[in-house]
Amino acid sequence: MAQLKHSAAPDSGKREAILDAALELFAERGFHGTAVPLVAERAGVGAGTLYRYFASKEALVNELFRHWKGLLGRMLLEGFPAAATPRKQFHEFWARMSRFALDHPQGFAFLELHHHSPYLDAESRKLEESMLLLVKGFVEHAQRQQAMKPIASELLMAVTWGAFVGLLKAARLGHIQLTPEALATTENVMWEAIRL
Amino acid sequence: MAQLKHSAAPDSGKREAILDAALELFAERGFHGTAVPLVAERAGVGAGTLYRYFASKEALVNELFRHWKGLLGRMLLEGFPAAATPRKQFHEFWARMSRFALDHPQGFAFLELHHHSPYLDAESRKLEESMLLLVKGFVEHAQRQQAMKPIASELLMAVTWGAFVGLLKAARLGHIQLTPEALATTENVMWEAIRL
DNA sequence: AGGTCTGGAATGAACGTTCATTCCGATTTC
DNA sequence: GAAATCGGAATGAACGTTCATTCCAGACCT
Repeated sequence: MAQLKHSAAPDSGKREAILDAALELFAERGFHGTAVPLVAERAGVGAGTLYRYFASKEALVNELFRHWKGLLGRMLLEGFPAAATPRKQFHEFWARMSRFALDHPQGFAFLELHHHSPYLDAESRKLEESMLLLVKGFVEHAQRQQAMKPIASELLMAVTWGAFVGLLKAARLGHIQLTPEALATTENVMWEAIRL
Repeated sequence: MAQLKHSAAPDSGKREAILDAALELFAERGFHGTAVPLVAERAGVGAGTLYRYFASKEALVNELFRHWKGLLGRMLLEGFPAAATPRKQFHEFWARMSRFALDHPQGFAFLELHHHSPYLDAESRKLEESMLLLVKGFVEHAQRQQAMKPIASELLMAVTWGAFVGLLKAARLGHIQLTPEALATTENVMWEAIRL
């Protein structure tokens, strides 16, 4: 045992509750559109308590960003079939993105909304940069195998990522339904776009 | 001359200056992130003057939205070759979007950022809806001519629009340069995606 | 064991600041 | 000179943040 800490009741899920509440509100109303006391209220804690866990509103949004960007990164890269054909890799990429967006719609919306915001700090930006570089590696590998169009990889990535985001946005607005068929169809559509 | 309005000191471009300043700031920092007195200062007018031209901050953002959405709509539709082949129509669409985005980068960023925001009023939303319906008409026309993939038109529109937005975002972040070649290349890429 | 003490965790009222908006004397226009 | 506009100080509400206080789970007594 030897537990000699004489603390009253550390945490008990409050930190998580604050992060959850902040995710919902930031994703819905944006950073500046969300008042800190509202986050605290939705998390079921006092306004002051929030500042026991996060140094500032900015620190909160950065921690949230890193949490979700990290999860997305791990979901994309963990066990990614590095040796598969480019077509199979693209399928895997699209499927994993879809899984993330379906499982965590607010996480996805939050990441998209806060992408490159001025209040993100250097570490948050570095995370983003490193993920982009990894994807770029796969794209250029596919190009060397003559499986993807030999145009600037940044162009292919921008168009593909944009298409996926557009899909999710349309779903959020109710213009389409995010069925497995819709996701499979658009996967094929975008493969046709970038394949050689 | 012949100005017969019975006002003592008419405008002199202040209204325009306010709209220009608001466009810059809203596009860069968002609605909630932009303070009204800052808009006034950048416009070179007093804070009170702004309220002589716009009833509120919300009224200002809505007017701005309608102004730019309207211009985009006119640029897309005026003299659009309704009888041309779908491929030619797609080229025209992509070219006109590009022209708008290159000529008015802040207008484009503003529209994208404030797309379906809670502070947009019913009239602003109706403008958006009506433009979507028009594009939908062209897509379904192309599908009936067996020139585009026979999948839900909303899916094709979401993916195409998303790709274009992704392109512009990548350019804004410095990942790519928006050269005529890049725009032509991506036009072809996205046509491959949606063509039958 | 039961009672008391203790110290970090939690709180929400209160603070200084910043916001959107208003007001009014100065200025401009005809 | 009358009328209307203009600008920026003034205003009250709302913001992010702090802090004096309360709370309570264990430590320490007896």
